[in-house]
Amino acid sequence: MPAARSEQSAEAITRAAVELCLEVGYAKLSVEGIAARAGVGKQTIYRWWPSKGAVLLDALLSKMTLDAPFPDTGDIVVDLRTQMTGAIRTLMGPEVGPHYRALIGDAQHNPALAADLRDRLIGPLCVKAANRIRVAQQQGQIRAECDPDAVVSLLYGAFYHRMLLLGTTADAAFVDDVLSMGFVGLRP
Amino acid sequence: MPAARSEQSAEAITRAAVELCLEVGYAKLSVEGIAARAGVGKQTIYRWWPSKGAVLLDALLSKMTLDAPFPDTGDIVVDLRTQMTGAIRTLMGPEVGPHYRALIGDAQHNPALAADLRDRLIGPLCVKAANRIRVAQQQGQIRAECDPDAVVSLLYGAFYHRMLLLGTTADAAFVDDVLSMGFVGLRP
Amino acid sequence: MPAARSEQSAEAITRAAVELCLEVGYAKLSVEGIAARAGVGKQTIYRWWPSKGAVLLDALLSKMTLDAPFPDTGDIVVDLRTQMTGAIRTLMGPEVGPHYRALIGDAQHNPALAADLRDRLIGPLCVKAANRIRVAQQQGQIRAECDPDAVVSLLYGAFYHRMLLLGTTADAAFVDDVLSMGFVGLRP
Amino acid sequence: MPAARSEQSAEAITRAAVELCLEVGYAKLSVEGIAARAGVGKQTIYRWWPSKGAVLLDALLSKMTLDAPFPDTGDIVVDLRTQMTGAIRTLMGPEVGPHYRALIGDAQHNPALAADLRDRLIGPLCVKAANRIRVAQQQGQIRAECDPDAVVSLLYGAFYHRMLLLGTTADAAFVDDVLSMGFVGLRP
DNA sequence: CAATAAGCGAGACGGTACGTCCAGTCTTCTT
DNA sequence: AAGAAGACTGGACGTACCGTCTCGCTTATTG
Repeated sequence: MPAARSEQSAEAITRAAVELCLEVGYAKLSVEGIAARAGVGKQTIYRWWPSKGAVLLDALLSKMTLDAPFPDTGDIVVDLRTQMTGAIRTLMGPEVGPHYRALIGDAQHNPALAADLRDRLIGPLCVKAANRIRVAQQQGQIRAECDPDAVVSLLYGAFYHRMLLLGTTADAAFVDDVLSMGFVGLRP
Repeated sequence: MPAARSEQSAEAITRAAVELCLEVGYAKLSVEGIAARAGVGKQTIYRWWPSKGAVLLDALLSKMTLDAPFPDTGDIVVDLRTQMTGAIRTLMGPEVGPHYRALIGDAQHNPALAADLRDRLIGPLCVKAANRIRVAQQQGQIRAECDPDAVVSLLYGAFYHRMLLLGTTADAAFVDDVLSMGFVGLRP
Repeated sequence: MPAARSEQSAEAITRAAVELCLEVGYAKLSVEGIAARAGVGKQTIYRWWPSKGAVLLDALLSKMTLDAPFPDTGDIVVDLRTQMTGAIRTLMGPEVGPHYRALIGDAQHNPALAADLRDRLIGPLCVKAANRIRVAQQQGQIRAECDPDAVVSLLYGAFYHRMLLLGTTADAAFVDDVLSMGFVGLRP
Repeated sequence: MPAARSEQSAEAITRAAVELCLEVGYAKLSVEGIAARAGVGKQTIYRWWPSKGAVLLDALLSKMTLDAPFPDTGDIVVDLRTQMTGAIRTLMGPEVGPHYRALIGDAQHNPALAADLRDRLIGPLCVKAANRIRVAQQQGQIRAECDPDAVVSLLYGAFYHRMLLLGTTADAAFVDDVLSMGFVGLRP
């Protein structure tokens, strides 16, 4: 049987990717650069990851706790506020924010990365949120006619609009704004 | 006295960019390729545009009518439905959709392109929408406490969430869903 | 004590080397490729041979009968004709010719292989020929002033000139030409 | 019309190739290394030469005077001695000798280089020698039955046998030996 | 007759170089 | 002056092999 994968190299690679991305930016990040910084052969990267984006995604995922359950206190608005505030702090914070933005950007013209990103990060987040919303509907806290997935797109889309289209960030106040508009409705 | 900019070349360049982008995808699009396809020297491209993204943005803008005023029949919901349906057909349609997605993607790690995109496409669209919302507020059709910009992010964000995060499209029914959720509110 | 060298693997390796060299050419021959073709670990090759050339040389040597004595009928010209014709058929034939040429080529910039090649193939051949020539000198069939090694270079060099410099082969007629020119001399 | 070839770069490239080859040896010579040493992009090498061997061949040819006519004093032996001594000094000397050997070696498994080498260096040399020999035959200095090309292979082959097979050099005394053996003949 | 030491297949590893593509600049000649 | 053509330096791509290094398995003595 063959030699096993070197966890030491894998760690050095993801660490180097994160550091370099912060230093030179995602656009100038290169597999060559990651390998050099990590003290690793390029082949070792290509053996396990298909692209620089995949390396960065792995690095990000290992920094997060994705298996955290969606909060459920019985009050959907409170729970959404809790979760959204946390998600913003993590996904748009200085640690993973820039990398996350860059990955979403790259995914727009890299189908493989897009699939990876959806399967391992965005999809699970959306599913957990949609499920929590379904529960809230059964409890009569959200109108039954609303498609849970559409609710997710409505509430979370506002933040991505800020991040990806306007290039700005969002704070706790914006979370409140979104929840207020979304639950109360825009009508007077 | 200088020779003026050749409109003929400019046209050939933007046309080539759009065609090539559809054929090989934005990631494999290159200034070199555009020049070759357009029968043009590379320098002629670099003289007038800073990057492939800028060329594509120009090409897109010339295909749209951005100076169209936001509809105003006096009923904000009707007007939003009209505008959103049209915007979706244009911005997510097969003609400009893929290019628009790619540009938003590239902008995430290309500040110059991001600025260009915001100044010439996204900004104007948002401003017009926000202004229409302000008018609706004065007419008592939208709660006064709502920040017009936040309203824009809420309503339009839902579509970008679908396009950029989930990689799916949106149809007229989704427009209705979003407007219903947004105006009526999620609460029963 | 340990397991002994696997003759089965050794055979598979030399066989694979010869086959691959014929198929892809010496330049594209690689230790990696030989190992794969032979169904053998790379280490097993590196354990017993220093380079692809050494493997091929071994393969060649095992195909030849080097211990055959130089013919000695008493007539040096007849014996040279016999030996040269045989040598040409072997060393320039389709079986070992291409490999032999490639090895001589590689040896020009690979001192270790050059030494190996000389010690195990070229040297012995030259020595046997020189010895036979010395005998002929004692029998008065060749001028005593001639250095036997120089005679070898003169007579055999003609063939290598054809093979290595001109890239052509030599036939029995050429053997006669060389012997005629060499023994009779060029002068009318 | 396009920019012309940069003679400055070409010079830097051939110079770097020669220097590097002497320093690290032909086997470790690389296009990458030549480019780096010459301060040139790799593409500039690949644009004009197909391989490292071709670069080196060009460098060698530019150092020689190939258009020098074969000497003709009327005495073929004297002329051959003159030419051979000169050829040895050049082709086996410390300046071009190692490179020439390496090129002949590489040519054994690189057909394109072999053709180049023959067309531009070996062929012309052989033709000039064969022509001089033809003249000598007409003057009755060489037997008419001898094929001039075979004479060339006989006389010059001796040197290549020394250089390529035995890895030794040849001196003026060896030239005399070869001419003596060749013209007088080996027979007592 | 178990321990043990080497050979073995497999293949991951840090590296070097390959030959290609493209970026962005510079030069030359044409319009 | 602007344009087409394309050569230039330079950086990165993704691939192929190099020669070394574990792995876990098989085999063959030898204490």
